[in-house]
Amino acid sequence: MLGRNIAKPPSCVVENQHVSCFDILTEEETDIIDKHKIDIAYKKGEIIAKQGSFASHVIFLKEGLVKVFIEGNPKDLILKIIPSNRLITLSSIFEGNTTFLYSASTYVDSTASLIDADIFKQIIRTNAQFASRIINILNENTAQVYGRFYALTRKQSHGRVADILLCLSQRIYKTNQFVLSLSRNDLADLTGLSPESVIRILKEFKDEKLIEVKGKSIELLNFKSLEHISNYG
Amino acid sequence: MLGRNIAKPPSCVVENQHVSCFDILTEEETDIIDKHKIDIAYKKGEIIAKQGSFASHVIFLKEGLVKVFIEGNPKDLILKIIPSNRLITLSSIFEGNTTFLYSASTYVDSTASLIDADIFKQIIRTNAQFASRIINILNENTAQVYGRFYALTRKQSHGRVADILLCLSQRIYKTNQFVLSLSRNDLADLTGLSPESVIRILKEFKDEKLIEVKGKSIELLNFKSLEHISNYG
DNA sequence: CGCGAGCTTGACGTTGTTCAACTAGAGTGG
DNA sequence: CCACTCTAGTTGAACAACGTCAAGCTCGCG
Repeated sequence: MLGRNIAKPPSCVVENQHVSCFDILTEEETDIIDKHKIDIAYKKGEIIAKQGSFASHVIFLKEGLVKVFIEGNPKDLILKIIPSNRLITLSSIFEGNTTFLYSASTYVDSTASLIDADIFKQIIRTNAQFASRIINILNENTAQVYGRFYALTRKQSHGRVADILLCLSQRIYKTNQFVLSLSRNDLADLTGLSPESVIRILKEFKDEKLIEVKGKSIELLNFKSLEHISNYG
Repeated sequence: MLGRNIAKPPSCVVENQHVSCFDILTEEETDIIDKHKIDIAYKKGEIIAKQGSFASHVIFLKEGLVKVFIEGNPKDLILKIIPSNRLITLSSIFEGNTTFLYSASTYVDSTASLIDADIFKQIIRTNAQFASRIINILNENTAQVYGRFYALTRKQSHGRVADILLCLSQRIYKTNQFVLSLSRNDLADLTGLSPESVIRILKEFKDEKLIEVKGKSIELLNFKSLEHISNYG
């Protein structure tokens, strides 16, 4: 702590989106979007957007839980987790780009609306209020990914695991005690660690009475310590 | 290479921006911006935007070379390098956010225009074409940072050093042989490694005749091999 | 009761950091 | 012109953090 006192970027995998965008469309624009969208139901584990394929749609997740990730050799990188009522693939929609920058797949059964990308772009080009909202959403998203970027490159394993536990508790399940719908492998992907390392760290936290673990059930016992580990671990 | 054949995200620290935005403003809007901007000259190493401080301006880098980085304990994380004629701090400008998400400082003497953020936002809210351009710029930026995110979390040290060498050569100096204006320490920051590791890897590359190093002068001798290392190292 | 996927544990190896020492070159003052 | 110093660069050895591998465990489910 040698004189440095910087506000840490938030390092959660789920952003806390404040801005909506569709509610300011005109009736006409809403109609156009409705005419050019399809609702699809996805099963758990299905791919809803494939990195490298034609970025033909903006995807609005109506219900479910989705991970957005970069596919690579040999391991993927999870950029973020998306809960209900959020837009996905927004940032693949720009001039000169034709393909999805990343993949998205479902953690649980989900439903999504696929909105034609050209129609979406058209509305952006004519409705400045809408475009402004989109910019806000993009920037909130950017802020969140930057925080995660920092966490995965600069924090050590304990800090990252603490991050995820706090994030799951606060942003997804919204309670101290929850039954995890993710596997240990998913946790490993989220923290950028091996499954074994995640398990070992969970065990350490358990031994230190910071959390209680029983299979898929996790309870956070000591927020203060976890936050400290998240900040300085 | 077990059946996986995914297009790798580009992993350069400098984006290849295709879109400009100011040229589509009306005369009136251009006047307003001109009235609410200040040009400032910065010396090498100076901070032009400070993480956590009030995000009062959008910064346009007229001339120079700037790094954009997240400050943290104990080490910073360089998000990107910005050459001339680019906007900085765009993504700090959104509703509900009042402070810069990151810092920016100059590698060399630079000049920049500080544009009032409220005026900038105002124009976004009224000129959809302009807003659309901004969205494009933001998304190009996002694509670039994602590539870097992948590189720093998933590639090993040799791959990352090869990345930086290729990037410097292709995007900044635009020649095989150049005199580096960055220190070994800067290279370490860019690759997320310790200075010692960077030096060791440069030496290995030199021993393998992939590059020639003489102090600050670097020459790339074998692009193919470097690209291979970048992709699979 | 038995099977299998996910989970857990321990031993071991690799990668990259840390620390300390040493070197080279640039600026400074006698 | 020569110490002196200061910083960046370089090297080697010890160390820590994580990953890998292999084996064993657990629990739901047929």
